[in-house]
Amino acid sequence: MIEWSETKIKAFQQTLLDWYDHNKRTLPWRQDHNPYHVWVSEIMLQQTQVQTVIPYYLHFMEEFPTVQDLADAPEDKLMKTWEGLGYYSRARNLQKAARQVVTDYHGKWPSNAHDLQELSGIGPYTAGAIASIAFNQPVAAVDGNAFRVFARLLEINADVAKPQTRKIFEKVINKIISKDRPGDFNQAIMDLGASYMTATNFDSSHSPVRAFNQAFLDGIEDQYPVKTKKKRPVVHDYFGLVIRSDNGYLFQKRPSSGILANFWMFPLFDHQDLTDDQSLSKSALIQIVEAKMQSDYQLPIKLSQVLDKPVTHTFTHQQWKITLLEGRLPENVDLSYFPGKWIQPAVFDEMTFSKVQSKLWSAYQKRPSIS
DNA sequence: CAACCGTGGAT
DNA sequence: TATCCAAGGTT
Repeated sequence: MIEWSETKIKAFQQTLLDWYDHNKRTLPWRQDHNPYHVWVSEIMLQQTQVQTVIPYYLHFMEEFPTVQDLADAPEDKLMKTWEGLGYYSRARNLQKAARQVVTDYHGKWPSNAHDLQELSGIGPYTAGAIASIAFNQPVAAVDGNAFRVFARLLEINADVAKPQTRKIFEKVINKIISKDRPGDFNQAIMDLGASYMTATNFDSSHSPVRAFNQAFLDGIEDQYPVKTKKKRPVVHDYFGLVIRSDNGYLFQKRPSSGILANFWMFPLFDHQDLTDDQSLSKSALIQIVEAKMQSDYQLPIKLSQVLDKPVTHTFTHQQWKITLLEGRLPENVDLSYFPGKWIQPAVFDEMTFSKVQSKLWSAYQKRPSIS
């Protein structure tokens, strides 16, 4: 890692902020410095691209214009507003924090990074972002952009995938950040990271800070940031049950913790949970599911495969391959042993579905007709 | 600390 | 298709 003199730091600040003043992106959450606006946008932007967030942000502000509106919101309306954005605990933490602000802080936001981190869903990055943008506090906001930009500028060799590395970057950036315009400085770094200093296809030769980019000057920019690779997602094979009656389709509520917590979905059966025997044929596996529906839930069901190929969906750490099975039950069947309910397709639009459930429904509707 | 938590876009 | 990346936080 190289170090900058006080003179060089001043020159960098000037160059960066001059560029930002003339080239900053026009974004809905940049119209003012209202902490509620800054906060909601920062939560939505966690691990999510700007162009994805924009329509969600605009809709969210129509539904919940103030922190009080968010605190008072019914959960189903909140989740419906978040539908499709992913990482759904962000939405639940958002409302938790809104209630913290309204009750614990009587509507007056904490204005420094330390206190902001006490709110649900606000970690070191988001605390720094809100403190600097909304409250003009001179603190670093170390996100993926800051890692990438400063790793290249200063040839920082620490592995950005390791949690402890954040401290190194915070220390460096807190020295370089503009004390007069910390919010603009942090946002300028992000705009830089989203334009000339992207992860791939970067264009450093035209960057406004190319003269400060040591890795570029040394021709080794592709070596930064240093980051160890992630593990591959674990594959899960499931049967997805599309069970119909005159009361609608059978849905099951997912557990209150873990992936897609509390979402309603078609019932899923993990092949691994059915048997350890890898040699069983698919028809034998289907018979096991039928037997399980009978013994565990008192539901007499005959199932048959709907599509040749499974519906696949990849999360960050899991890949699901779901083979769809369909069946029918009489409307007066006793559902009291099954942890689920009938839902009519007419109300699907009012529910919050995960992407994978939407895929299952879509694939099922496109099934070959039985003529 | 390492593992977990969604989705869409780019390559 | 597989992999990585995108304004990270929680456990």
